[in-house]
Amino acid sequence: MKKSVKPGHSECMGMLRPIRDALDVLNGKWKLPIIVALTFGEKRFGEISKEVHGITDRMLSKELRDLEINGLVKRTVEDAYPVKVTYALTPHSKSLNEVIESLKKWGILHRKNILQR
Amino acid sequence: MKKSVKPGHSECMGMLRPIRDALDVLNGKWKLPIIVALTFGEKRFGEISKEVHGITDRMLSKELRDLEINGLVKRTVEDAYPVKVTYALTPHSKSLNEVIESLKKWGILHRKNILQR
DNA sequence: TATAGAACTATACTTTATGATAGCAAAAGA
DNA sequence: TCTTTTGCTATCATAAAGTATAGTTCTATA
Repeated sequence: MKKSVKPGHSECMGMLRPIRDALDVLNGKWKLPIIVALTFGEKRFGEISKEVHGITDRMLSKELRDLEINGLVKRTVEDAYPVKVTYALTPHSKSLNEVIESLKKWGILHRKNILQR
Repeated sequence: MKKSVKPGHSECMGMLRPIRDALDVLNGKWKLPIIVALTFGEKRFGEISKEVHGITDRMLSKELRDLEINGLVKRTVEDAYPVKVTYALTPHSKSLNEVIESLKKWGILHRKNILQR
């Protein structure tokens, strides 16, 4: 009769809190895709809109605002003919690289895994 | 006048699809936390409930079902007094380690980053 | 027989998230 | 002046996520 090892709160807490913190900011259908789109360089509203297929103006606008508030995106207005607004990643959002890479890898793996059934 | 490098669809597609695939399965407030709770070994319904603070029975039940359907959790019924049901990670969900680790790291970083303002 | 613990399920909501559609401001240029 | 382009915002509608609370089933045991 072996006693299995099942750590309680204390042990998980160290993981759970940061993960929730991260999810609070990144959760949703669009935030990560938007960040990915900006990975290859700053882009304008319309460009992101085309890149992130399926997103509506309303959502894009809202998500960009959220991301800006959280310091993940920097918004710059250039006062030219048709107003030019560009969005770029911040150093902080660049630190998401590892998250994005691992998520991408896993996404590929998961698709394979599902097709095999 | 330099021409900035702004790849279009083609270049992002390789990243965006897998990331969406991953998000489709992992999105939401509870899935990752539940998986984390199971990282330290199989657990029973009630144990997960205590570990993942704040989740209701209904949500936990639903999320576990979703995770099972997606092959991320294995449910085992032991026919004992008070029925004993245990949930455990599958090899597939274990491949999420890297995602979880990087998310955790980033969560910590993000919290620091915010407090500094 | 009554009770208790484990794991859910049922019902009824409330709150967010996401969508669809239309409209607005500013300013160059026809 | 009218049109066009860009980057939004407003409004309304629906779907999905999440919450609260109570009830059900099964069976060992008091």
